[in-house]
Amino acid sequence: MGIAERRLRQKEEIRAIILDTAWEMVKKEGWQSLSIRKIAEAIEYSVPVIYDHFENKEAILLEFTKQGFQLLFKKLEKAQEKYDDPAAKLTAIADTYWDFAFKNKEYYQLMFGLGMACCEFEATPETMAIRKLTQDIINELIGKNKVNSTNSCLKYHTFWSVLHGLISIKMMRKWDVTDEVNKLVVKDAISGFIKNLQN
Amino acid sequence: MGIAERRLRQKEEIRAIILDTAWEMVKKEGWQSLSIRKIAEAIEYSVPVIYDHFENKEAILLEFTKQGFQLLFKKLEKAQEKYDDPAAKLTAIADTYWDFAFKNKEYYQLMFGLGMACCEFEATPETMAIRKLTQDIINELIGKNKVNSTNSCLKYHTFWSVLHGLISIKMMRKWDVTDEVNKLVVKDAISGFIKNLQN
DNA sequence: TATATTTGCTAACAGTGTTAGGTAAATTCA
DNA sequence: TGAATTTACCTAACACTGTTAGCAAATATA
Repeated sequence: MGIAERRLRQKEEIRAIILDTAWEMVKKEGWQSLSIRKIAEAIEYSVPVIYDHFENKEAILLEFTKQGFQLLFKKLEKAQEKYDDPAAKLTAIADTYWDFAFKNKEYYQLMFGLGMACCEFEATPETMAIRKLTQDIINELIGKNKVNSTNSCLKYHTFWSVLHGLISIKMMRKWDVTDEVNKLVVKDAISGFIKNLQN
Repeated sequence: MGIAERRLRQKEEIRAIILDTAWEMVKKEGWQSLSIRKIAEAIEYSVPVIYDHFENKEAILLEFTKQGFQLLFKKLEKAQEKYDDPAAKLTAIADTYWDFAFKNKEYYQLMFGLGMACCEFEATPETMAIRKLTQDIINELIGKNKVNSTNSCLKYHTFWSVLHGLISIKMMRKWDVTDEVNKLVVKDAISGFIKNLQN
């Protein structure tokens, strides 16, 4: 009997509509302002209907996280296929990853838990003090003959990003390696960075 | 007349109590569950009193952000002072930065907007697919004679962290450089990483 | 002492996620 | 077909958020 099938299909349909609608709202107004009630109103159903399809709000977000990683994987796979040389492959992956992040900010922010309440941080006296301290040291390492503002700024950003990247990934996940390995990763990354500055 | 002064002092005091109490709550239960009402209850004042000291909740968070950056700066400055060699200085800064992040998770998360709603992400099929794709390429670059699981895992994490660090810093700030410079930073960082793999 | 100011409260508004309980329609079974 | 059962859906509530208007009491000033 096709009745059960039709019901399943209809249920699937509403689920898809919920996701589509939610996604549109996120693109328009960001994750912070996505609410179950607004979704319900947009799809012209009452609130509890949404709970027939998702256990809670987090389940909806999780669905998008999964979508995000799937999309990213597809793009990375395709990008890398075009090359034979592993160095070229890796560069292509990096490029594609970067593009994905900025062309799909909504996905990326969700996937990596970016964008808490308060902080779209600006240049305050506090952050500038840290920047100056670090940048002066990096300039010394680059060497007086090769220092220029572009280069210096670039290397500072790289240094900081390596550190912050390592930390934020470590901080946001459970399934992780030991503290010793983590420390090794930093040491390795930073020593590599310093070597690269000097050549 | 000292009355006005005493009043100012008392006002300052309540402000400090609000911050202290809020900080304790955050250490116990994280940022997500910090609320104005809970603070009010804890300090045994009514809710609107808090608004006499802070414009809104975000202002409280901003205060902590500032504190965080000040503390971080102090630690970095001290750490770097112990060395003369700039390479040693920079290493000390990286080490100290790392320690700060994990000994003061609450600060760090707030300072860099980490920890949105849903994601303490785990190893899903989607993320593992990406990991395998990337790690295989990195292994090739390391060279068959030098590959081992520690090394491979380490380099994978470094690669990903560099990328994610660059992206997440770029994504969370307004006062930023042009897209071209950003792309330069990635290219530079990744080519440095690759060079480092091969030597 | 009378007036003005500050202080702190209650109570509300508007929003959030989530769920209990009831009704009416659709489907199944006798 | 008619009764029983399941399903779909909604209203209304609960327990929370941040924020603010308006009022009463304590304090300081004239």
